[in-house]
Amino acid sequence: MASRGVNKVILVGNLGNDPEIRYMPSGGAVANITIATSESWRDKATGEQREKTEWHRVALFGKLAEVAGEYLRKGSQVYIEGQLQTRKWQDQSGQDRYTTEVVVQGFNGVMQMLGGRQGGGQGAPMGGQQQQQGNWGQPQQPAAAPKQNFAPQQQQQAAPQQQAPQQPQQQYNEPPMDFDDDIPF
Amino acid sequence: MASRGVNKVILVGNLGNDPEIRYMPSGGAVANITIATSESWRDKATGEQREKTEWHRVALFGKLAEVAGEYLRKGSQVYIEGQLQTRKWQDQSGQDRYTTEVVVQGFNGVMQMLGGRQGGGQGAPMGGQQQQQGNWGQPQQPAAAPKQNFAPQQQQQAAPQQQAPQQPQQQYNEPPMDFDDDIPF
Amino acid sequence: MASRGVNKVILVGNLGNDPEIRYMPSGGAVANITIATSESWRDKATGEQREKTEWHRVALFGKLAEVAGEYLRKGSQVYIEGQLQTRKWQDQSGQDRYTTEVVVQGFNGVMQMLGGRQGGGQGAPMGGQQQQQGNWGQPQQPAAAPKQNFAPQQQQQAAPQQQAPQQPQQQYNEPPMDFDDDIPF
Amino acid sequence: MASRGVNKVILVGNLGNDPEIRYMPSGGAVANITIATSESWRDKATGEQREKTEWHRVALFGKLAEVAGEYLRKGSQVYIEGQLQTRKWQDQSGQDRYTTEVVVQGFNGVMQMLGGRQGGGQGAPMGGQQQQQGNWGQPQQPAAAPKQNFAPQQQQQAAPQQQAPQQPQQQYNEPPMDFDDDIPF
DNA sequence: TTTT
DNA sequence: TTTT
Repeated sequence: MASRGVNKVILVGNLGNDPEIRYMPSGGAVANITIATSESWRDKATGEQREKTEWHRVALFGKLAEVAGEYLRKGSQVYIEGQLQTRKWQDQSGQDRYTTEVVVQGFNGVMQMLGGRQGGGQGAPMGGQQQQQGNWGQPQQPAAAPKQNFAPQQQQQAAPQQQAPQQPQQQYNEPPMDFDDDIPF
Repeated sequence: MASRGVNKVILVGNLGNDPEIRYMPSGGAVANITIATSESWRDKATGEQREKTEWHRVALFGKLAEVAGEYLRKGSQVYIEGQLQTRKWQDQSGQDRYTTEVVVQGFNGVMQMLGGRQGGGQGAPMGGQQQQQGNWGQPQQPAAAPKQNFAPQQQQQAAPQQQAPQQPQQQYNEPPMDFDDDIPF
Repeated sequence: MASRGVNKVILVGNLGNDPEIRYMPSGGAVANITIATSESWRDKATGEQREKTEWHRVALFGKLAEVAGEYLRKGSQVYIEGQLQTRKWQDQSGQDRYTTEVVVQGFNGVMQMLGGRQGGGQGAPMGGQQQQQGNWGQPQQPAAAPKQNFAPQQQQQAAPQQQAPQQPQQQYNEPPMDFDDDIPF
Repeated sequence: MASRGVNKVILVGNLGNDPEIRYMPSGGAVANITIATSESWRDKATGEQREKTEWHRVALFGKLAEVAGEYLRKGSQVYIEGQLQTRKWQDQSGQDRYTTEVVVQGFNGVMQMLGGRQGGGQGAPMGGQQQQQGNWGQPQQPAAAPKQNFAPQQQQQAAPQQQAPQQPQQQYNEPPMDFDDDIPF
């Protein structure tokens, strides 16, 4: 609750994919999203326009995770305020690996959908579309397998994630998920 | 120069070690520091006070790197404003690895020393002490081997880091360095 | 150029009106916009939903002012990063008054249009519409009287605003503009 | 509780005076402080070094106000995170006036003392000194007239400030206070 | 004055 | 993978 120092990340960018929603044993939701930010500049040497995209791994917890799961979609533009967190995990060979994420949680976390009518009131169901005005989806049913448990696979240390809510960060142990492509983490 | 989105990190914390300064082939300085931020809370289950420290890897470039090298020391408190950047490297076994850092560079980067008279005027030499009022050192000579070259080891692709200054991020290739203590990366 | 301390404001909100563009004697552009942010909550006493809107006075300078004048319109959603600045002026009775603004200028200033295709490429002229997809206008001609001079009225102290560009803030002297309604400043 | 938009201010600077603490009818504490941030640059025309100081009016509420009253002193360096708020009041002649402040309150508000051991543990009493290592005072008794009531003067509209805690901003009515020196408001 |  |  108290903190020594400041650990704050602010992002505005677009989702590279639909959010992935999971539920912790406690029932709390976790949403994982990836957000792109980019910079462009003119290369002084070649004179050509160049662009570099940075991909950010973001984890939202609790109510914000649910909102993300319901309203955000691939391409959605979003404002995120969270904190940096590096978590340790073991790869297949048992070697320590570290993954840094932006954790959006509790009172310090902010998630604001940008750029459109706020998913509000217009009633019309989404019908499978992927993108729409303001570029987020309609409220979505938790879909597929709701409340599926968080499944720590090779690491069997259940206790630690049974964390009481007063912890500053509800941690979770899992290897970084599989991504189907060359996302650099 | 132009950017699409916002990628901003703000940290206030203390250095876990003295800065490590290097120089790129271009002569530009790079300072690597690690900054601790922490949170404490009362564990509702056990009733005891708990604390969690997060370590942040920060890379400063150019003038700010020089200032960091001269004035910051282990324990120094600092305000940092930079951006998140994940860079790819290969470990000993040739496997891809990713490291996320806070890059402080150019016009968007800010580094402010906190907690003391600003390295200014009081004249008295430091005499080897590690920490002092305001907890940063006196201006330090680049020491040891100044202007030592940045040494990309297994990767021999010099050209890319010959980047013109107009690039948003001067990149550099190196495995994460060794730390002599329990900083988890 | 150097700074002691941090002075940063971050806003995401919608414009209450079209930007007002002026030009300083130097030819530099200044755009004044007002941005709304709001909070809503359930009143515990009455049980009803309540909302409070905060209006922010923002001044953009230079290139960002030009971009604002061209692309932003009443209702546009925008991300702003600037600094707080309070300037002193005299009201009709000669009494000192102070107005606080968010100044967006130079390398520390950021303005990002949110929520739509970035004014780019689709070619179709705007045809007098006030709002469109993504809610900003097409590039607009400086309209009316371009390059009209900044006209300090009752205060005739031209020299101070002849400021060299290396000043951290190009100041300008003018009474707060007339607003046609109850904007609270 | 919910918010549309982002309204965030981040300051790092030094207090121009000791905090002024008051108590609202509800018993909640309010601390008013002024924080200086400054920028310096070399005047290109004259070649001389110049400096400009910006003064920020900050109001802290609740627990943070109490901490501010106990530990902060004139000269203390502090990190502040709050939101911009402009409040209306009437001057002696009944004219509407507006004052913009940085409000630090609730879950979004942050106040971090910088630059010293955190009031903790070193035991040695302060002995009336005003400033010390790390530049903040020892815990201070609320002094003088604790729990003195907030005194709305010309405005007698008690009810509105009887606000339930779920309101985003506990407002208070008062003219800006007198400062004994050259702080420009 | 915006927006939802 | 996004977006312009």
